[in-house]
Amino acid sequence: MTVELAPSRRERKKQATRQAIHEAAFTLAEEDGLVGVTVEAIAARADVAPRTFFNYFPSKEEAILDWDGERPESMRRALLARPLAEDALTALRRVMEDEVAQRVLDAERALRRMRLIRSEPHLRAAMAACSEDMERALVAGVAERTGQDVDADLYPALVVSAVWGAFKVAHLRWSVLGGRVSFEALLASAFDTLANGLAPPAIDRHPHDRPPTHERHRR
Amino acid sequence: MTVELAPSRRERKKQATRQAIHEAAFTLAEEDGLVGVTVEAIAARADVAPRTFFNYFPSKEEAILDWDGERPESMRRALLARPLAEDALTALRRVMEDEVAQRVLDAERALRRMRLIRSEPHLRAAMAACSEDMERALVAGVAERTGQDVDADLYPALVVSAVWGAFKVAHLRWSVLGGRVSFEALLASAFDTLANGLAPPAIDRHPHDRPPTHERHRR
DNA sequence: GTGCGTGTTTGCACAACGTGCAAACTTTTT
DNA sequence: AAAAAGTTTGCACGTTGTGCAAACACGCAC
Repeated sequence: MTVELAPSRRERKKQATRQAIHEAAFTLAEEDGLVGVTVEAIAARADVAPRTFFNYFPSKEEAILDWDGERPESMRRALLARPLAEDALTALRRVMEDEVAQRVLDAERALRRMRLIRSEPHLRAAMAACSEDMERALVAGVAERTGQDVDADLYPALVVSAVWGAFKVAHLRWSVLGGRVSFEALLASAFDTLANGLAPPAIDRHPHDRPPTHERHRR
Repeated sequence: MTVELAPSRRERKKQATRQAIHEAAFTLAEEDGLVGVTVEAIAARADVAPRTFFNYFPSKEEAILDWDGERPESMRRALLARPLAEDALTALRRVMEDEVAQRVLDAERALRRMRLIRSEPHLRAAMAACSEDMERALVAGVAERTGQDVDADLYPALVVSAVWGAFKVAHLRWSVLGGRVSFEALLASAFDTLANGLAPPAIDRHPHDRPPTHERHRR
């Protein structure tokens, strides 16, 4: 639990500026697409000098995404905070469930964001890079939990890859369907399939109509 | 089986130029890093005008990676060429094994390439974007095999995410260890773990010393 | 409040990226 | 041999991203 001591006026102004630039970049990109919007236009709408833009973000893409570089680290900590009795897959599942809860809170925003990212290859690339940072941090966390070596042992990287991939798949599906399905249910279904050894689903066009089963065998 | 009819002189020259530019970009990036090398320098070494560079590649990154945009599509076809009796996981496994065989053929090159990519965030991002294209094509292939809907059903995306992720993990491990482990063995181990429902490995620092077991249960 | 140290914003200059366009050149076709 | 089609190149231009130094705003001590 970190203490939230009152930020100074300076800090508040900086955060406001950052937010203003991000907001300007995001909405302009929604309107005109990535190529249609210039740093100059973003700076103008955020009411700062063009040069100031680069004090906050190294590129348009970063400004639009506004990715928090601390997130991977805090995810790692969240993972380590789970009881050690839980195996890696379960612990990761819990952490991902919390993550889903976060995104659903501001679903409207998250959906707009995803729609924009999906439509812009450069944003997809930038996002993928962030995603990899996330994965690396989670791998470190799992390795720490299981006492394995990040480089020598395959398991931590593998389980994180599968889990984070499942999260991304569920997230994508949720956003493609415009939030009209339960993100939680999608994630649960994905995790069940993973734990199942990725056994092919029964011939059933609507697997979410029935509660997920845990008993199937693979092959 | 596509017919390989003799390429014209024009086509041969174009391929030679493309190769020269790629080679120049790659080696220069190895020597000086992504930021240290300019399009001008690449063009000079490839003995073409700077403007010509952009006739072949839209950016430095693309020139260095020289990613074949047809690959996802050919992978999809390879997947569809597998017997329909195989379930998705098995079919994907076979296709990935063929892919591994390809890379091992020119291991030296593949390892240099990966080392460079790993060391340059911008290349990682570009690579990740290519990777996503690959995934999309494979998802389409799986959906086609299982007769599912790419948007409605989670399974195709999920199994591809897990498998492609496993491939990437194995590939990364292989390259980090400088090819001193068997890529095939890494991949096999990864697939076994996936089919196993990602059960935690036994307390064993060298799981590749014994043949992979198929009988463990999860939890 | 006055003034000082520190951190932020801004303008300016500059190198590099990436693209449209048209002229020069090369290969292919007739 | 000449026309058609495709490729290379130079040029101009807008944009990105960074280093630098001056102007400016804030926080603090007195």
